[in-house]
Amino acid sequence: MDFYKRVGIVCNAIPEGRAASYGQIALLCGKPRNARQVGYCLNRGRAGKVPAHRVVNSQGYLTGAGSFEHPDMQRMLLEAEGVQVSPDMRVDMGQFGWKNTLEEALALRARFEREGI
DNA sequence: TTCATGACGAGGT
DNA sequence: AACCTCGCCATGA
Repeated sequence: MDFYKRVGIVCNAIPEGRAASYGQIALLCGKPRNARQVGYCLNRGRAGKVPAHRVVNSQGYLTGAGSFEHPDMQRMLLEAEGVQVSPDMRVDMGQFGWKNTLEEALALRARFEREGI
């Protein structure tokens, strides 16, 4: 299984105006314990072209902000699509978090299977 | 091959 | 709330 390709696909499935956590991405990729690798691959651009600004930690903090061109880039991108970011660089996951439906998860699993990823 | 390093996360104090 | 400690695991030196 190509974990990084999966991360790319999952990230591109995050709806505009929503945020997902590293652990959530890892889970959808079929590797629930690889949250750190999600951060690693986004940092190194190994997931391809993805909306990396929509990925935050489980508490909603923009822990990856420092890895963007400008430290405030992630915040700008999120607010530009309607996601409020508090002064302490945090997103309210209850309000803006991406809620996955079971069929959504199954569809991703099926796709990975079909495409041999 | 061993070792340190994280865009992590859950639990405990 | 603010810390701290562990467990986690793919990299890269």
